[in-house]
Amino acid sequence: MKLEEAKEEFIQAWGALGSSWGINRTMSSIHALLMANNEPLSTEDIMAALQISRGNANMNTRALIEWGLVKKHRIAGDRKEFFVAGKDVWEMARQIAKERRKRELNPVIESLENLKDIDENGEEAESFKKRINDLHDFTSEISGLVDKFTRNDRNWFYRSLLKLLG
Amino acid sequence: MKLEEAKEEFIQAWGALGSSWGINRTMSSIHALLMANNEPLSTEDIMAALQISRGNANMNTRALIEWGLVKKHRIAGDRKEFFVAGKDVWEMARQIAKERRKRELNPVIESLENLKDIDENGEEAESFKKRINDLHDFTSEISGLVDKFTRNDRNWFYRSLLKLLG
DNA sequence: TTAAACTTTCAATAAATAGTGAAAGATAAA
DNA sequence: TTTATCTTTCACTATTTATTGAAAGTTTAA
Repeated sequence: MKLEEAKEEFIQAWGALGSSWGINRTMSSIHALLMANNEPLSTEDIMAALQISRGNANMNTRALIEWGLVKKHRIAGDRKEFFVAGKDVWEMARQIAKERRKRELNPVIESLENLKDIDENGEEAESFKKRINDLHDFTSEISGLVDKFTRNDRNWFYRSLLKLLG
Repeated sequence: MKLEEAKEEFIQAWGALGSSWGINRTMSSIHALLMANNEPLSTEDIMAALQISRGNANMNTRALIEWGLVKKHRIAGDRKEFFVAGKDVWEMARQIAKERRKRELNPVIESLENLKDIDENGEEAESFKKRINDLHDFTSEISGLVDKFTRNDRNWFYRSLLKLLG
């Protein structure tokens, strides 16, 4: 297989993975494009490679920077901004986990906390309360675990995991 | 807070969580509705509770059954089908992990395997190969870990995890 | 300063996804 | 069988989400 062909297929596959994870296709395609290229790319490079508009390229590079997956890179003597993807797979996984915890896990935990104070006492209410409690305990433990993972705190990660899995 | 109010908020929150995970809002709302109710509900109950059409209710209950999150339930003397959500949070997590591994992780691993045979040798090609390799190793390890988790095989899960985290 | 080079914003538009409901397909009691 | 009850399908419509591109905003070299 040729390198260029492989790059295209990689961009394709990574884009598809992203969209099944609630990340838009362009964002993960840009990420893949930058991972596939060692040299920093400019907005124009990205526009040309993925055939997308300036606005779209701009929005999604900025989203990638917010997620901590991509960094801006200045090249001496050039006024353009260039972009590079982080190279370490583990670091990438940590950033993604961190961001998703913040955006998705935390809000649901908050919701579940609110739902805890139900002032009814029938059998149905009690069983609902129990389920909410189970879910809350579970999501909180997972959240804690993810937090330790993102901090790369192995010692506490293990302790937390052992506690969680019993 | 009243029980009915809490149920509604729960359905809301769970639906939102689902949609940020690439699961459609209705599917996760139905799941939440069934979790919030101990008694089996019929398609008509679901239609009424969530104000959705028969077709939609049918498609999404079937999706939930495919995911292993909901089971059909027959009530003696009634020809309708009823639905109940599993009650164990861990079991639920395992089913979700299992399904997502199959749908998302496996295809990307396959893709990465295909990309391994690049017959070019420049510096750029080598660095691309390395990244693909790193990603492949990482995703494969994660996949194996998830597999052990879904099989509830704690012993192997720990070994696998320790190996992965070094 | 000023003006060229670049980045960002956002209203309009396009594309993708989800939902509807009526009709066709099953199933099982009579 | 036949028929009433329930389930599934699918072409159409509605809703949501992503993308465009031109205009406004910002930065920096001269």
